Amino acid sequence: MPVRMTSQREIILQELQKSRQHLTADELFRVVRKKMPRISLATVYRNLELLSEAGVIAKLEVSGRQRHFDSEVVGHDHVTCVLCHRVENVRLEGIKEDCPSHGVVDGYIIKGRRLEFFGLCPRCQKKNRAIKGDDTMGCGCGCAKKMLTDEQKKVLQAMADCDGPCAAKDIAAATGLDAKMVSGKIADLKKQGFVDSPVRCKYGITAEGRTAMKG
Amino acid sequence: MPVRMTSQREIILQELQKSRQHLTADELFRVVRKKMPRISLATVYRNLELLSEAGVIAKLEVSGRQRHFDSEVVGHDHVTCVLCHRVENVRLEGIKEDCPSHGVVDGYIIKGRRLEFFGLCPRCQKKNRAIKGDDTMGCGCGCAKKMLTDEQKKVLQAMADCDGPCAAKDIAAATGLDAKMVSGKIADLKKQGFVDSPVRCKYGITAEGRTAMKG
DNA sequence: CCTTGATTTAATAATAGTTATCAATTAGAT
DNA sequence: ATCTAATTGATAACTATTATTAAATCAAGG
Repeated sequence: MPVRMTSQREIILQELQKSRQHLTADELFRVVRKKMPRISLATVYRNLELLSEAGVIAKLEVSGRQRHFDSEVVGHDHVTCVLCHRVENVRLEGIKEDCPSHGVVDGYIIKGRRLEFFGLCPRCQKKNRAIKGDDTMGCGCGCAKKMLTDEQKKVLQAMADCDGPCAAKDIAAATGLDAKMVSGKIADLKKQGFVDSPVRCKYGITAEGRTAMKG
Repeated sequence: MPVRMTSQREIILQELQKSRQHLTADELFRVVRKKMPRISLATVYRNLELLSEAGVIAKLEVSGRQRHFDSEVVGHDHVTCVLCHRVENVRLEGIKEDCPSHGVVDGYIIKGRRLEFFGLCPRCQKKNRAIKGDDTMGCGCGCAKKMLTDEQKKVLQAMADCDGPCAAKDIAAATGLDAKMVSGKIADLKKQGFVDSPVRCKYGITAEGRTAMKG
């Protein structure tokens, strides 16, 4: 049962190695499709599975819905961006020695350990300075929702209540908040995708905004 | 929009708290159904989501296909059994201080960190002394497949080749292995679920055995 | 060069886990 | 007790992944 090096397999491996990120099957599919438009998603999955079983690439077991793959096989830890879910390697000298990766813990025979960091990647730091609250570990993970302030919630609520796009001053009147502050909040909310502006100077709540409001 | 305390919600929370484990929605569903047979799986999912958003319970983002929930909300690390996938808390004094949970790493602003251990739980240690190899971290995770020895593979192959249940001596003849050794291997494989015995003293390969053989 | 037999592929169906939908029910305020 | 929005059970839909299958591709012999 020889393993053939098909052009599909080659491109998949190539693109994964080229990308310094830890792509999901779907992300890789989109990249590969540019060079080979007729390739099937199933082929990407199949080959990622095959390559990881062969030890050529690593199937990461990081948290989250989708599986990520890594062209670097040797064990290392990861940092995940809580906003964009990008996964990257992290190499912390000193940590490895401090954190035991073998031995017995609570009756378990430890075969290995993995250290996952959660934070904001440089790109998201720039994009989103508005993030408030640091309960990001509240649920035992780093993927807490973007918290809305009470004012932001009020603004969104007012938008949800009035049907159709409404002006900032209407919101100010409805919420009883200062008009200038409302404008600022709207700008922030727009940046986060919770508010859009279908008409110039008129604003409305987005579907994303509605779901954010529930939390 | 008040939150009501329904009997379903109460039982779900109660059972999760009662169990010292980190149950999946499905596991919890099975437990709860004993007390409330008409409850829907969707209700369990809905309430786990709601309770975790309210911060009453924690939605664990440990690796794997299914999501686990924890009645203990404060951040802590976990150990996962590589065989039965049981997830338990782990409290290692000293570790927390050694592993930074805030600060800046590789440009990321770290909001939190989680340490995942992989190993064998006490129960699986007893059940499965036959585990060979310690490449459990080979794929960057701890969930490597149970490795089969060459002899075990031969036995499985022979079973796969002959249709219908076959006796140990047939396997011995087909593989050229010692009959006594074959009996031992079959017992091991049966314990691992790769072989079953539809008829007394006759054995066959299971679906699980077939997939294990491919690896 | 052409057949043979195996691997691999694209397309698609199937599956597992989870989430959304919706009519009927129910908790909790009035 | 009445009313109303929250919640439920049942089930459809959805997402990520895996399995199936007929056709395409390849390696090696004749």
